[in-house]
Amino acid sequence: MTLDSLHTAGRCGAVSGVLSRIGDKWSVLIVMLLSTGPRRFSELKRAIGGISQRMLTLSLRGLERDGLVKRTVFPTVPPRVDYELTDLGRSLCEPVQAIGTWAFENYAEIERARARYDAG
Amino acid sequence: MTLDSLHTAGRCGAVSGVLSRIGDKWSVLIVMLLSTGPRRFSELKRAIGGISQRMLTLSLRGLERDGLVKRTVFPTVPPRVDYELTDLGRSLCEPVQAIGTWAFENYAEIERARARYDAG
DNA sequence: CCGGATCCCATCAGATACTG
DNA sequence: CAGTATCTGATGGGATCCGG
Repeated sequence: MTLDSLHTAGRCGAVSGVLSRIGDKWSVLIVMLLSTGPRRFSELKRAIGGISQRMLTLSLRGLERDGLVKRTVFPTVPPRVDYELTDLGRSLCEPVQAIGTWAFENYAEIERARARYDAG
Repeated sequence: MTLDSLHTAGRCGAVSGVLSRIGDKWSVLIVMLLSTGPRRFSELKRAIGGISQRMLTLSLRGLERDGLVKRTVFPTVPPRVDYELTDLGRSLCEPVQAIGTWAFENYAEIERARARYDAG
C-alpha cells in the first residue's frame, strides 16, 4: 500500500478503524485463543486471566458485532454459550500473527530503546 | 505463532505491548506517512489533519522513545525539526501494511456485519 | 516553527453486586 | 453459567495560552 493509496478511497479510515478494533487491550488475545477452536465464556475468562467479566463481555460483543466472532447459545440449564471465529475472523489471524512475530523479534530492541531514552 | 508459544517466553506481553503502541489513534498514520521519507513537525500536522499539536507531540515522543522514529533538531531560526523512521520503524511497516491490506479488503464486510447486528 | 504547561471533559476499565 | 447494572478511579484527547 502506497502513501497515495492510503489517502484515497477511505483506506485511511479503514486502517484506523480496524486498528482501533484489534488494538484494544483484549481483542487480539481473544482472537488468538479462538483461532484454535471454539471456547465457552468461562473458558475464555480462565484462559485470559486478568480480564474482568465486564470487559470480556464487551470485547466479545464488539467482535461479534463486527462479524469476527460467532456466538452460539445453547438453551440448556445451566446455560452454555460458545464463541468461535467466523471466516472473517480467521482471515484476520494471519496479519495479526505477522504483527505478533514482529513483536516477538523486536520487543527486546524496543525495551533497550526505552531504557536508553529514559536514561538520556 | 501457535497458541502454546503465545503463552511462553513473554510473547503474550510482547504482542500486547506492541499493539498498544501502534494501536492508538495516530501512531500508525504517522509511521505510514514517514515510511515515504522524513517530514517536519508542521508537515506531519498538516498531512494528518485533525490531530492536535499536543497529540502529535505526544505520539512522536512515544515513537521516538521506542526507537521507531528518529528526531533531528536543526539549530536554526526559526527552529526546524525533522522526523524519520529508524530501521526498526521501517521494519514495522511491513506487518502494519499487511493489516492495512486486510483492512481495505474486508472493511466493507465489517460494515455490513455491523449494520446487520445493529438492525437485529 | 516547535512544543511545553495547564485546564477540562468524555470515554474507559476495574470492582462489586445482582439476575435468568 | 453467563451475563447485566452501577459506581468510581484512570486515561485519552481537545483547546488554549505561553516560551525558546
